[in-house]
Amino acid sequence: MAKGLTKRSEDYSKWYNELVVKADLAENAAVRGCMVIKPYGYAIWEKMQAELDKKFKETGHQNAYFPLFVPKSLFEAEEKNAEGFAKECAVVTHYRLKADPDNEGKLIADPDAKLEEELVVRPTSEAIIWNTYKGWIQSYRDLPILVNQWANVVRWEMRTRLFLRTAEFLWQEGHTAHATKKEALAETTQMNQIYAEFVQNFMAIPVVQGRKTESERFAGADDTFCIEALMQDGKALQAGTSHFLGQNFAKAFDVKYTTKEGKQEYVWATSWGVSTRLMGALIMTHSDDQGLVLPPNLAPTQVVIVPIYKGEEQLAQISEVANGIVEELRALGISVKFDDRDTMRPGAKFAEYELKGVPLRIAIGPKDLEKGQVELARRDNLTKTAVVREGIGMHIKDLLNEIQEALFDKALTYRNEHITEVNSFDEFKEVLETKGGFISAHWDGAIETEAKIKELTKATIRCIPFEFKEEEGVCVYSGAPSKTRVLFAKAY
RNA sequence: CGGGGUAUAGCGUAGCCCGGUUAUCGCGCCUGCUUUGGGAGCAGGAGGUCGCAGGUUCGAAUCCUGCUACCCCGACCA
Repeated sequence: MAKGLTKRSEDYSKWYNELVVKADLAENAAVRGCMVIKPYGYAIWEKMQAELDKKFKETGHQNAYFPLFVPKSLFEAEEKNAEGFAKECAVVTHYRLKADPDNEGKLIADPDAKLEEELVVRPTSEAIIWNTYKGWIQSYRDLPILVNQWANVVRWEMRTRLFLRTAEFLWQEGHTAHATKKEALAETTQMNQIYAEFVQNFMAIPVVQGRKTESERFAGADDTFCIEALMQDGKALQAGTSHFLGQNFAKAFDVKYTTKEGKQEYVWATSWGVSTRLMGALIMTHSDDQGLVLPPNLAPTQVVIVPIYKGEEQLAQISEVANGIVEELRALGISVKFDDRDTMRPGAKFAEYELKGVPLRIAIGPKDLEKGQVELARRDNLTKTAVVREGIGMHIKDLLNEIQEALFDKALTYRNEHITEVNSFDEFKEVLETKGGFISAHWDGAIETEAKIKELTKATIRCIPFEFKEEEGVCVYSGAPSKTRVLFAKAY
């Protein structure tokens, strides 16, 4: 396991800083726990955005944008949602600053510019969006509304953790409105499925799809589906959620439509989101002691070419070969960079690209020129092989696919090895302490039992998996009868 | 908000207990030469409100008081 990646956030920041992001903390508490996403990190986020956006469009969704500020009265409307998020809301109270009469050169919020109604900085956008949807929906002909928004949100957690729980983060949130419960449920399932496919196929992170228990459910939802991933340290990470909101928001904001039969009905809703937290998952799933390991599908640069040379003449010869390869790869849709900087030695470049997780490295030196070959080094398993120059494009294309699969397989093997079935509470605690990972155990379905187990072990029910075998059993804690196993884990 | 800790150059640090030359070392940075198949070597150089404000003292990075910020653990967290 990568040292420092999964132990303490003190160590995390060292990695993150070097790799993709700097948590540029300001001198005051106001921006505590915010992060700066550096260009390299942002390039990864853009790739994720592009792929997700494509999937959303393919399934009929459109992008839109809603305000950052939510008037408090709107925020209050859906009680459970408001209650769930109330403790972590940043609130705007003034709209103007003025010079501090008691403190030269300083500013204070102008007491004469106090807002009549406070504005909540969105921790999520259901409230303001449903307030808007009210004006968009009158008839069944207006439905469904399938909208997604790429945005930032703010959640003022007492304790932040870089990438996994920053005060401000980027995400997408889909908000859909439907005529029927069945249709809304289908949408909830579909989006969870899209997340699972994206995270597995694109990010090479295996996930378990399932349903949250009542206590872990989204505030204001009737049902929450999720994808749960397992990090290299044996802790679980919620990687995405899709909520069936029932008619809760429609009722809170009085959003009704007229049916074909002329009856008034409340609208059914879903919402779903994934965030920059996925970048944390990426790092914590694949990285090793050498640094980041990026799946080829996500790598901003898939291939880097490093020349090894003495003198300008040699560099010219190598450049000719390298540029040929660059052209060949680009024609195949592979992103490639020829790094001919003369300010760094080859070894330093090797280390740098390993740190950045570039999936494939090509080294070309005088020896290679003689033999008509190049050296290929894989980031995922750090192996090096000599391959002939001729036809290298297709070879690399195949190799990138192979790396993508290898990363997923490796993570999947690890994940599967860390799902442990237990049948007693002693065993439960033992596995949790010594091995970690997911624990598959019978649960009696009671909130109290779940809370007690959390209190005693810090493990929570990550999800009730969609795929399970019918199995009679007894609850690992209470001994009450149970029909299915659920997944417990310590989580981020 | 409770418990613990930290604050010295861009980064990481020594010095603090027991006050006393020009604040230590490494990385990084700049210049020059030599180098280049796994993080180059040598030489020279730049860079500091020692977190902030007071106090004690002939003298404070060092002792005292207050403040601020950050980190860790906990509480909190779809």
